[in-house]
Amino acid sequence: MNHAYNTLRRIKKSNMSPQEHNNEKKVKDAARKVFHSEGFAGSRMQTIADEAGINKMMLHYYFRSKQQLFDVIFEEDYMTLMAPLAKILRNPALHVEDQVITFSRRYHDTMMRNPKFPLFMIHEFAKNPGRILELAQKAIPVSKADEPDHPELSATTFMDQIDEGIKEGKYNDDIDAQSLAVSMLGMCMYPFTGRTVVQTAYQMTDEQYDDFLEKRKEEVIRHTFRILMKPEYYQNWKQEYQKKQKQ
Amino acid sequence: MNHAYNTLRRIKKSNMSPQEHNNEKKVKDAARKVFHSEGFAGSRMQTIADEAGINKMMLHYYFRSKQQLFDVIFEEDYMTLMAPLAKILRNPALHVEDQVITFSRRYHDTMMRNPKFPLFMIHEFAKNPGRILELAQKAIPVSKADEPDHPELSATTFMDQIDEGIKEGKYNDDIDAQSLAVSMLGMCMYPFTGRTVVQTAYQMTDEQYDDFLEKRKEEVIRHTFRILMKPEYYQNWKQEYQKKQKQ
DNA sequence: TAAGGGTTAAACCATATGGTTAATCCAAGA
DNA sequence: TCTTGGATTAACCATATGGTTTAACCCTTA
Repeated sequence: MNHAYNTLRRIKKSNMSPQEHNNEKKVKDAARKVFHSEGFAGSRMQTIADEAGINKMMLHYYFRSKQQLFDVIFEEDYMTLMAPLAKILRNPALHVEDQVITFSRRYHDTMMRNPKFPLFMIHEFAKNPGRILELAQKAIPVSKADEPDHPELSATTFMDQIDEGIKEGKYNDDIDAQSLAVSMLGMCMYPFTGRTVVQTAYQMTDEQYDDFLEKRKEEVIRHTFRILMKPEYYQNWKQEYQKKQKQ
Repeated sequence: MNHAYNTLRRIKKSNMSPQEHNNEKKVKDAARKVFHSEGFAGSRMQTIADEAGINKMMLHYYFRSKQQLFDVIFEEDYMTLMAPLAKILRNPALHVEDQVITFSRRYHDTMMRNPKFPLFMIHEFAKNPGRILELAQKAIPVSKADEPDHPELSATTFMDQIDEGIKEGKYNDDIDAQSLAVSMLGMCMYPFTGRTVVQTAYQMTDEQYDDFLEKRKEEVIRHTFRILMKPEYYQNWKQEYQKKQKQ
C-alpha cells in the first residue's frame, strides 16, 4: 500500500479486520468525492467524515493529515484514470490513428464515470506543477521484463508517427503534431470541465448532456482526423470505419 | 458603480478623494490576482491585503465581505473578458467564418493577458452554475436603441449560420454545429487551463510556450475550418487568407 | 482654527478548522 | 474468563481566518 502512516501497523498485524478494509475504502471514496467537487482548499475534513459516515478522527487515524489523504487520492486517481490514457499516446505498437480512436473512447468512458475529475486534476496540477513530472515518472513501469531498457527513449511517439505520416503523404503537411495533440485533448476535456457552461448555453437536461458526451466519443475522432488527414485519405478511412461500425 | 456598500457613501459626498479611487483599484487588482490563482476557497483576505500593500480593514471598508469582493471581481471579469467573446458568436452581422476568426484571435489576445482567468472562471462556474445564466443575461444590452426588441430571438446565431452553410454545400454535411462550437472552445481554452501540463510534457520554457500560444491563435482557426469546410472550399479559403496575410 | 466627515491602522473577537488526547469498545488469543 | 491491542468515539486544543471595534488621522470648509 502507498501511505506510510498505517503501514507500520499493518506490518505488525499482518491481517486486518474486515472493518478496517471497509472503513479505509469508505474514507477514500468519500474523500475522492469531496475533493473532486470542492478541490483541496475548499474541502473540509468534517465534510469528508460526514460523507463517509464515520468519525473525523478516523481520517487522521488512517491518513494522518488532510495533505496526506489528498496525496493518496490524487496519486491513486492519476494512476488509475490518467496514466492509462497517457500510455495510449506513448504506445509504439499502436498506430497513430488507433491511438486517437482508443484515446478518445477511453477518455470519454473514463470521465463519464468520473465527470468532475478533469477539472479537479487540471486545477490541482495548475497549483502544483511539480507534481506533474513526479507522477508521470512514477507511472512509467520500471519492470524490465515488460518494456525495453529505455522505453521513454525508444518508443515511437504520437508526434513522431504523425511526422512520418506527413512524409508518406497521408496527412496534411501544414499541421503541427504538438498543436494537433493539444487540440485533441482540448476537444476531449472541455465538455467535462465546462459542462455547466455548455449545458446552460444549450439548455440541455442531464440526460441530453450525457447523450451529447456519448456522441462526442466518436465526434472527437472525426474532428481530429479531419484536421490530420488529407481529404481523400479521410474519406477512405471513414468508409472503412463505417463498414466496421455496422458489423 | 456596481457594489452597494460604499455607493451610499458616494451619493452623499458626490466627490471622492483621489486616494479612494486609487485604493479601490489597488484592492481590486490585488483581489483579481489572488482569486485568479487561488480560487475563492483558496484565497485569504490577508493575502489580498498584503498583495495590495494596504491594511486588511480596507478590504472590508470598500467591499464589506470576501463574498462581495469576489462577486464584484467575478462580474467585472465576466463583463470585460467573457461577454465580448460571447457576443462575437451571437453577432448576426458577422459571417460564421468571420466569427471563428475574430473569436480565436480575441480569445487568445484576451487570455494571454489574463492567463489564469480561463481556469478560474470555469472552476467558479462549475461550483456555482446559477451564476452563468445570471451573468449572461446581465451582459445582454437592454438599451433598445442598440438592438432589436428581442435580440436573443431574432439574432442569427453561430449554429444557425452553420446549418445554412451545410445546405449551401460549403460545409461538411456530417458535422453537428453544437459539437463544432464545443470543439472550437476546447481548442481555445485547453492551452490556458492545461498550461502546466502541456508545458511540462513538451518541456517548453515560458517564452517557448508564449510563442506556442501566439501560433495557436491562427492554428485554431485552421483546425476549426478543416472540420467545418468541405476540402475544396477550405483550400479556396486558405489561398484567399494567405493572400490577405501577406498584405 | 475648530468641526466634521471620510480614511486608515492596530487590536480585538467569534468561529471554523485541522489536528490531538484520552478514554472506551470489542474481538482474538491465552 | 481475563488480557491484550487495535479500532472507535467524544471532548478538547491551537491556530487561522473572516469580520469588527476603537481610536487616531487627515483634509476640507465654515
